Amino acid sequence: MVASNHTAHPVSDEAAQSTASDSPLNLACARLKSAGLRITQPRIAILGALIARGQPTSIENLHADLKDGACDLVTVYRCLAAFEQIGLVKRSFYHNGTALYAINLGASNAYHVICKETNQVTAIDADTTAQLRAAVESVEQVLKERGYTEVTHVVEFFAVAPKTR
Amino acid sequence: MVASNHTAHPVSDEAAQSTASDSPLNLACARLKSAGLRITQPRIAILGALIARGQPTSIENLHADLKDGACDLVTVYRCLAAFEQIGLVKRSFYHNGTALYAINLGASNAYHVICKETNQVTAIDADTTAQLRAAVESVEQVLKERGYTEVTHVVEFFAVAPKTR
DNA sequence: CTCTTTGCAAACGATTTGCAAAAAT
DNA sequence: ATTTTTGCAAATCGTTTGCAAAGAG
Repeated sequence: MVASNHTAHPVSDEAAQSTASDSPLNLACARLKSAGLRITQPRIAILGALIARGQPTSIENLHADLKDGACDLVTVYRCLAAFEQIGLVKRSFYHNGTALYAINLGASNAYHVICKETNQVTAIDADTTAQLRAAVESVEQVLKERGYTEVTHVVEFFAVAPKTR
Repeated sequence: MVASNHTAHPVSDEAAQSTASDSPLNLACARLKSAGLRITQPRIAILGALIARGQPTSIENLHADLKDGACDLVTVYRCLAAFEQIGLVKRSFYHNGTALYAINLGASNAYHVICKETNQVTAIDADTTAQLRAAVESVEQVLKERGYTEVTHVVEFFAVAPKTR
């Protein structure tokens, strides 16, 4: 799907455009800058696609989201690796091991169910995962106390979604 | 390319231990049988290696554990895929996406931390993960109530392990 | 101007597949 | 005897790397 019909920042609009300086894209760019990474055209495009998607997405799909030859597939790989290193994106996986990336701007990091058949990604509501989130953070805390550093986690639910079958 | 972490595990003496009929290996074979899968030499060897390891292990390492040319690497792939399908093994991943498999005989399924640098797999004690386990099961329950089937999950902690030298 | 980032091509490792022989029931 | 499973070789897929050109600060 090559959706070339979307502008810079689509989603998340409730209080009109207001000050664009705290748009997700700008926040993301600020993170790049403070990490000493350069703000380039490909990176802006990739971040835009990541934000527009708003959920874990494969590199292949992200690349397809970019218009025409906005940037090379290899660049998407390299950028996402760099973004992950500074914590700008969070990585997870399809059931088959293919990497998925989701923007990580602090807020609203939902957990997801991924369909084993179609790879469709669906967010699980916060109420359902509140306890889980707390438990995961608690375990991470314990690990840090035990000397582990750069602690991260992957929590993924896989299932066959209701419609199919 | 990394970590051949051997946690000395004597399992070859199944005959000497009380009733051998409920040894892990026999339980595993029973699962194969009731799933309509044939019990073959390669499968017994792979299950033995899986049980001996007792924790998530890569296919490469499992294959290396088998004596000489006990069976082909491709067979290990195929068997583990079959085992996973009947729930005999549980799959997880290294931080780089490489698949890991652990035997799943119902009891004592610990959660693990995997070192981002060395891929060393370490179990996290049950006390620390009790709450997490409960939360995960609760989420799975909700998903089932919502019509998802064959619900499984992957919960993995990644970190740089404390240096021990 | 200097250092980072990109594109392209080619390398790579992990996993999968086709097919005939071997093994299990 | 019938059906599954295996081994081998080759293919495929996602991902990584080398290097020179292009772009950012």
